[in-house]
Amino acid sequence: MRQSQLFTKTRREAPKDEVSKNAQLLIRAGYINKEMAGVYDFLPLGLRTLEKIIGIIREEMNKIGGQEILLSTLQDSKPWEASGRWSDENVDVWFKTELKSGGQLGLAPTHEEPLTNLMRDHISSYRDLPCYAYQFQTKFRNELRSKSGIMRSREFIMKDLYSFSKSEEEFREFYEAAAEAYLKVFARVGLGEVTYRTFASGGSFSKFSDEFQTVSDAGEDVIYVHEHRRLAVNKEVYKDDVLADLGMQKSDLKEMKAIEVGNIFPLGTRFSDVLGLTYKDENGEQKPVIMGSYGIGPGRLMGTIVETLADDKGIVWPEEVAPFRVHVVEINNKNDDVRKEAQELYNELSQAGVEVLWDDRDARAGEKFADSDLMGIPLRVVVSEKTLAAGKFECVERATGKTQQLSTSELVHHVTHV
RNA sequence: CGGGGCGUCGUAUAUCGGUAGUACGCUUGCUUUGGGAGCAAGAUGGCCCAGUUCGAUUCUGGGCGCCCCGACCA
Repeated sequence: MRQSQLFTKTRREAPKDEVSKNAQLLIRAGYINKEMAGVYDFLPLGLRTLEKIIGIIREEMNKIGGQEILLSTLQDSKPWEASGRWSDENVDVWFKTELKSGGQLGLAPTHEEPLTNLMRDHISSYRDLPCYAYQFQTKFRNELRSKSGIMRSREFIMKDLYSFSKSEEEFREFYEAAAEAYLKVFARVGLGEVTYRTFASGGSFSKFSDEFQTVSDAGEDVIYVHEHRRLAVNKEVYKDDVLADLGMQKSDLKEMKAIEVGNIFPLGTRFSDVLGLTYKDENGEQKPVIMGSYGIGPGRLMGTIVETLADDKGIVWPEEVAPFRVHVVEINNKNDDVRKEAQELYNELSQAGVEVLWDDRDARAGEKFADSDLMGIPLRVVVSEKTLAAGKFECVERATGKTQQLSTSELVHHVTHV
């Protein structure tokens, strides 16, 4: 698309009320808008990136048998009362409201209860299992203190998957498949090198769970990394007996700050028991369904990518999550030849299926380059009097600064065959 | 929830108990065109409510909002 049509503008300075790198850069580059504390809007560039991240997660969830659904945000209190999670003493992040006709409602902070409840209508036999359902859905959590930009907000999109299995073995098999899928997601969004499957507490659900932690100074968690095994242990379970169980020595572990980008939990029969989700096995015996839950916050993941990969000039997107693949930057567009050449290049790339942002604004080179660096599109292609004279475009990789002179056909080949 | 800080054009900042300035952005014109240009002319601001005062953006109280540290984080 033409950058002159993009309604967002870049800013030279970050708003003073944002301290976190992710929010500062995403706001400056026009990806997000802050609505209020802990509540952010996604603007055209930000939505494109968010959708890319969601697309990657969706592909990986589908590969392991996930079926996509969309549950409601508004929640009836009953299933939550059954699980004991309606009361504010047990769950302190509820946003609650009421119907005009009377009766309390809640804005869902998670979806174990409604989905377990719903599954009672669909699961009754061993033939109905296993079953895996997931969604990308907006959660509301009334955090006492939201912080760190889009990393911990009060309204956010979460991918939550729930597994329903016949037995502990069947559950474990899927649990491991989900863990593998998670690692693929983090690798695809460019965080593979710095993200570790991390042994952690299970909170109120179970004894243990697995987190996926991305090493970053902006992180809220402290983990102990076993680099050789590509595993880590959360500080909350960093104890002698746990380490012995995992076969780890303290001397092999390195303490690091990290961002929790995903978390998977064995739920056992915690919810199926209280909500009565059972099935009949081959012998006609009634048994509770074994469950698990699996979460990733695409917005938090987006923030983590910015925190982890940005440099002093701005955002650096990995190809799979960038809002556009190529940033065509024309310089001195009062020159008709430059304008024409840029238009032709834009058409060629677009026809080849390449997503292009074309900076067709009447602005000077310095401003355009600075904006381009800030926005972080992977490949910048400069069109100017210089490149016209040379007969080739100047192509600069955002991440590395590597520069190549390419003709139109070489460029099309370069971005469509990598 | 405990503690600390802050609220001035769109953004970032300065000043002051006596008509609020600068930079960037914006509007108009001319020049300029490979790393956030120059000249000229313009528009735009004191979070809200009270109190003190001849006079409050400034002082006091309350409200609302925002940030940071801690606690919490299914």
